[in-house]
This record gives sequence, C-alpha cells and structure tokens, in this order.
Amino acid sequence: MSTNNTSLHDTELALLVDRFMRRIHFGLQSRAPDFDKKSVGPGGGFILMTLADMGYTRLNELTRRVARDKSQMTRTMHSLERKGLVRREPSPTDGRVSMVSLTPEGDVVVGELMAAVADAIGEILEPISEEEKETLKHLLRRIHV
Amino acid sequence: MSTNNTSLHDTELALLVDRFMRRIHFGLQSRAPDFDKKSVGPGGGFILMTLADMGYTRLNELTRRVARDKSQMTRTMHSLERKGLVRREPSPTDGRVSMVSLTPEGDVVVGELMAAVADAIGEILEPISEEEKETLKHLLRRIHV
DNA sequence: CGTTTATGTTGACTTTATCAACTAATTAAT
DNA sequence: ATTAATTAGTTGATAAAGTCAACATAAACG
Repeated sequence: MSTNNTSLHDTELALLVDRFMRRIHFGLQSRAPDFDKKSVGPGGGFILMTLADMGYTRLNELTRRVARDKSQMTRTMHSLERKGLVRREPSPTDGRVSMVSLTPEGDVVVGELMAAVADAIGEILEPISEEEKETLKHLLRRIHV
Repeated sequence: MSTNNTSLHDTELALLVDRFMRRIHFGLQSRAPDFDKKSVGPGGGFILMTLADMGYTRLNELTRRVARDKSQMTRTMHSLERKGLVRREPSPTDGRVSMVSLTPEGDVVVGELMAAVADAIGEILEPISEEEKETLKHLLRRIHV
C-alpha cells in the first residue's frame, strides 16, 4: 500500500539476501568452536562488531542500527555486559538513555570475530572479484541511508 | 584458516547484509496481518517463494538453496503441507528423496507474498536507482554460484 | 555382499523473536 | 507550570527458529 511502483520481480533480491545471510551464518557456525570462546553467538557477535564500528553510542541508536527489537537488545546487552565485553553508563545529558561502548576485552573479542567473519565471507564471495565486492559494499552502504 | 587472503574489512559486508535482511523482516512483519492469512511466517514464506522459483524439485535441493537445516526443513514443509500449500511425493527414481512442489493454493499465497515483499523491499531500496538495483541483484546472483 | 554415503525424520534443547505492559525521563501543548 | 504525549529502557509471557545428535531407509561403492 506504500507509494512506490516497485516491480514485483524485486522480490528476488529479498531471497538472494536471505540466502546470503544464511550462508554467512552457516560459515560462522562451523568455525564457532574456534573463536567464540565467550559464546556470544551470532546475535551478540554482530552487535559487538557494530558497536565497534560506532564507538561510544546511545543504546537506542545501536538498536536502530542493528535493527532489533528493544527488548531483545536489553537482554543481549545485559548478557554481553555480564561477560565483560560491553560497558554501559547513563547519559549525563538525558536520564533515559544509556551510553554503551566496548570494553578492552570486548575489543579483543571483536578482533577475533572479525577474523572469523572475514574468513567465512571470503569463502562465500569467492566467485566475485575485488571490484565487485567494492561495488556491492558501496551499494549496501547507500541503501542504509 | 581457509586458503584465501581476504582482507578483514570485508567484515563490513556481513554487517550490511544482516542489517538489510533484518529491515526486510521488519517491513514484512508490519504488513503481515494484511497478507499472511495462512500464517506461514517469514520462514515459510521465503521457502514458498523459493519453491515457486524452482518449480518441481527435490526437497534436499530446496533445502540447500534456502540454506536451512534439514530438520528445520522437514518441520516447515510438513506445516506447509498441512496448510495445503505444498505437495510432496516420493521420487520414482530414488527412494530416499521426496519431490516437492506448490499446490495451486500455494501459488496464490506466493503471489500475495511476493506483492508484500516487493512492497517492503521497494521501500528499503528507495535510496538507490533502478540500475543499481539491477547490479545489486546481478552481483548477489553471481555469488550463489 | 558389507561398508559408506545421502535423504529425511524425530526428539530434546537453546537461542531469537515478538508483543504487550510498565516505569521513568523528557518534550510538547495549552 | 501542569498536564499530556513521546521516548528509552526493562520485564514477562509466549512463540518461532535454529542446533545437534540419533535414527531409519535407500542408494552407491568397494
């Protein structure tokens, strides 16, 4: 019911992306025993890496970025905090928000995570060239505003 | 530990894809009450659409394509079969495999699903042009062998 | 043959997701 | 200023997905 006149066949994109994502998960999972010593799981892992990218942020912004439900987010962050990977503190300027960031230990974990992800995704992306990877990344970045 | 010398920063791709996927799910979900009358959910929905694309196939091929666990697949397909959306029959040539296909009713559902997905994804892809959508699709297709 | 591999099913279990209700802090409105 | 409406975050209950090992059966392979 929205305004655009999108052609039906863009549906394929959703399928392709879904497939891509699932392949990444599979790849990560088979490697998990090697790197996921803190057992943050794929859920926690992606959040950690995104947080690494964002630095010191408000929790709600992180939540929006990773596109998860707030309640999920609360729980995951608590779990990560208990594991000492994430620090959270109340915002001084806004009493509602909590500011979140990685601990040094979290930084280490992110390093391991990234290595594993890069390895897994490298395998998947093998059929395309470096330039193509770049354009792919470029396009996806542009999608997310 | 695999052979490629992938640069770490390809990790970003995983994050971007994950984010993309989650946005699609959100978009679909808000629309779900309108179109998911059979309540196949996002899980069942993607499988149905993939099956529509493949036509008459072996279950294990469908399983590989949608990149899900076999056990998951068994259950989802049973559920879809109970709803009359999918037909399955033993392969005449190989006693182990079951051949699966959409029922006419499943076809109708897929139509509705695709409309909803196209609508949702259209909204998300708004920031990029038609040509860019094409290259995106092209690249993703190439990734999956 | 016997052994191995592939397909599919089941069971038990963990992880994620969903959704509504609720507190507290902030902003907007009159 | 005081009330009303938003926004951030938490909690609880429940449902949906994913994971993993064990199993039955049917091919394939030596």
